[in-house]
Amino acid sequence: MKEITTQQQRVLDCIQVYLNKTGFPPTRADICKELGFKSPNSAETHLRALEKKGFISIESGTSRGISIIGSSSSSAEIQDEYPVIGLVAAGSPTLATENIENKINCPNNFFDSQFDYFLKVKGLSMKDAGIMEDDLVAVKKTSEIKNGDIVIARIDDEVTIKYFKRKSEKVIELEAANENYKNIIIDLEVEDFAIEGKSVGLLRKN
Amino acid sequence: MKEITTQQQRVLDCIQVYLNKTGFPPTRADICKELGFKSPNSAETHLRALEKKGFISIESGTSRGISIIGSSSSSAEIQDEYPVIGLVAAGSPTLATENIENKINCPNNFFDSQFDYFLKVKGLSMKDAGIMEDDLVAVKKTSEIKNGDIVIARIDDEVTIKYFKRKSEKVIELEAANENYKNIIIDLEVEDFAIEGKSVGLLRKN
DNA sequence: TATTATACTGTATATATATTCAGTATTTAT
DNA sequence: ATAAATACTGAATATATATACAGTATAATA
Repeated sequence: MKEITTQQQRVLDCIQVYLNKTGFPPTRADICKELGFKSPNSAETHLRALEKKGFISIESGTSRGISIIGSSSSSAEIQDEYPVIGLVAAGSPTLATENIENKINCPNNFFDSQFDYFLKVKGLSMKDAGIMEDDLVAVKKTSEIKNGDIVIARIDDEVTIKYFKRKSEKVIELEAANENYKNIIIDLEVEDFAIEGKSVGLLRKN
Repeated sequence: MKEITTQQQRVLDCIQVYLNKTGFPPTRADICKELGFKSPNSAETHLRALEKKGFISIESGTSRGISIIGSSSSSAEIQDEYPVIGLVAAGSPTLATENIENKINCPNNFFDSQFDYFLKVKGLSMKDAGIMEDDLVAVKKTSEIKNGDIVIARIDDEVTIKYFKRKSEKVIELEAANENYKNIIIDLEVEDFAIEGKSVGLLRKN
């Protein structure tokens, strides 16, 4: 990244301020108005210089097609909005609006693996795994499960969070992490069973 | 904020995705292209509906003059870098470079209260409180402590995480959440004791 | 039952906007 | 000493874009 001149810095700042204020980039005319230039070409040449030096990128033929390079939105770390879904006694934890309790912003690389939503835990069946009531489990929608993974599973209409253990080709055991809870044995030939996803992390607000 | 329809949600998502990708909002035509509409008026009417319902604002007569209301850029949500400090057997968890294991980016309003650093937990003394080995406890540096708070306390050179319980004017009990650990009784007149901070949240990566 | 909201296609157009060309002047490298 | 970069004004223009108008159709509401 080459050196930036005072005027070019003013133009760059102007773009950032305009973006913060309006939510979209300025036109050449907007920059002129803001900085007191009398010709749109003044802004144009500064923009081209900033582009050449790698501070911004300009989408050709596109109105307001300016984006600041290395700005938070364009950097590798992306801030995303994740829904918080209540673990309802019956019914799948779908991403439908009616199941979304609220939303949480966090970086999409926050946990070691990508994830799809937060599940708000009810009950203490995974207490010994350090998962308490109202904890938010980061759930990745996947069916790639290993023994010992903490899975979100659905049996008929009941959704539950348990340790996964494959007993045989057709039998799975869902293991609670609490001596007061019974393990669940599932015969895949008999029961309506599905893996909704697995836990890749946990968040607790207290 | 009124109800949003499925199609309006798709348009809203489309705007957000376009913004993330390009750094500036889409035109009516861009939205059509993205969602398969054949008339710019399809996008227009959805935009007007979204505006009426308060999801976006539209700057009249302005190209790409769309901004999402309550979006991260316009809101006060700031992304910050927080150090992860190892809970060392001896010595205070200071913010000195040598104690910082790594850093984590997260919004500064991520937990219900502001916090200063993440403490990486060693041992299982707070197991029954759902705090496991290697969990990251969000610590707020404060001495405003209520009974029942989870505190990071220092006794002589030993740092520990426990429940706080004031027994009398000069006596404090630090309570473990694990039957295998003994509680600690502290006589403030005798012992070198300090509160480093309290837990305001927890983060687990697995 | 009439009305409003939703959900589109299709055409047209005023204008918002990028961008080029023609100049002038100063400063900085080669 | 000459070229290149910076820093502008001023005018012209092709086109990108918002937006209105004319329809069609379905579902929800009063």
